[in-house]
Amino acid sequence: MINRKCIIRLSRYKSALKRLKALGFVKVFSGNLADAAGVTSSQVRKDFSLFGITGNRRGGYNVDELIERIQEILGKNELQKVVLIGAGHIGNALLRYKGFETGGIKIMGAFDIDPEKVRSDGEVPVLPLEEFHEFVHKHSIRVGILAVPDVAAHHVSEIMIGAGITGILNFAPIQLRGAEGVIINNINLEVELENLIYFVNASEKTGKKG
Amino acid sequence: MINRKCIIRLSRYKSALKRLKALGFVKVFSGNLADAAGVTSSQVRKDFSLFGITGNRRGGYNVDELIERIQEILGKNELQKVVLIGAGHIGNALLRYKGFETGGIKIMGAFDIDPEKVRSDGEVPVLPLEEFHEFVHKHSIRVGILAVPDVAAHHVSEIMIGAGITGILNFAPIQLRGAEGVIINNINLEVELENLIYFVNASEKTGKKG
DNA sequence: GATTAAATGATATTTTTATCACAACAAAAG
DNA sequence: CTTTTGTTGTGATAAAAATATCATTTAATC
Repeated sequence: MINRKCIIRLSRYKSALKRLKALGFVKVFSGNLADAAGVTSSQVRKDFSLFGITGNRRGGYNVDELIERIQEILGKNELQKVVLIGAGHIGNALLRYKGFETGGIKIMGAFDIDPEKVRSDGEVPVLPLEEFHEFVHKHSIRVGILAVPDVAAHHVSEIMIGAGITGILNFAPIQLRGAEGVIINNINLEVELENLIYFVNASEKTGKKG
Repeated sequence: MINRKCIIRLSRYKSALKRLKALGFVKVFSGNLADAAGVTSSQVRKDFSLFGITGNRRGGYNVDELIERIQEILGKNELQKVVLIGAGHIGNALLRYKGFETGGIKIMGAFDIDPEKVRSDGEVPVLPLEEFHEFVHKHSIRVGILAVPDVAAHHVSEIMIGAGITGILNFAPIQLRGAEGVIINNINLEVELENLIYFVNASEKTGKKG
């Protein structure tokens, strides 16, 4: 019942709530959240009921409580430690991305096979790949970001899984197959752009939004 | 009937086909493609039927023809020109990302509001934001990548739409609302990681894959 | 050339996901 | 204290998506 799309909506509700809070909202109704997140109010309430989130009949939901509750569900009330393999362009961009830290996610260390990329002077150390296994165990890390070239991706994913990683966010443009008990979330930039281009071309032909 | 998920699968079939071609395959069956793309054979044939792609009964599909046909559908037989706003860390990583060019997508120019980021010595020029409108018109560009900080995202999206962009790939961590006739594809890195973390935590508790 | 085997393509079925509709309830008003 | 108003929470309903089924057709074999 609780699936990926549902959790993604939960994340969106959270963002929307933070914006509403910044605007001074103290309580919200399902309709407000629905508008802010681009769904229906029924959807919001249904999602909440799945997670046992309850509000006050006629009184809506308390913004602070709701944010707290969603963060709790998303596991964001404690710092989520992750690790990164591949300190190339995308890897480096992710290392410097500020959005993670404000969201309670901390990249503890980065790893690369290229000795030239290794450095410990930055905010996050870039270490040689040999130290990966030990590092992951020492910090009890379960989630890793994979940002290596496609040819290395499969091999590196096996290293990650071998070290005890059970969730991989994969930026390499190949579809990694999830081993038993390992969750893989593939982000394929080319596919995303291709997709967009298709619908833009399609709407140019038909003159309407696809 | 033809929706986002369907086009994404089409992209995946294309990647799979290219791999199969590299392995020497001349023809494939729906089952082969299904395995390679991680779906069922029925799904493959269903998708194909939506686009009028036909094969040979008992003979499967010719790999070259199939790739050609899919590329045609995805509009990839001609170079797809795109533009980028925001030459920060993520923007720069995208500029240097090789996967686009091999896939028939070319970032024609990048734009930034910060004069220090402007440079025309690279492979792709980074230009001041003032030149955006003219550039987009000159090159008849319809698709843009948005990689600016969240506070600027909405404003920049309006600049893009004002210049005639009808498809935006948004990396800013806010949910941009699609104006009439404008298609927006949001990639929210934090949401993706959050999602992964949720399912990893959930599977640790229950001991099974979420 | 007839027969057999195997994959397609169309249709039917199942499963999943989202929406609707309304009873239950709490706050506000009278 | 009673009535009205308006929102939640959820079971029922509808829509959409994925999967299974199977007749049809075609390549390969004999």
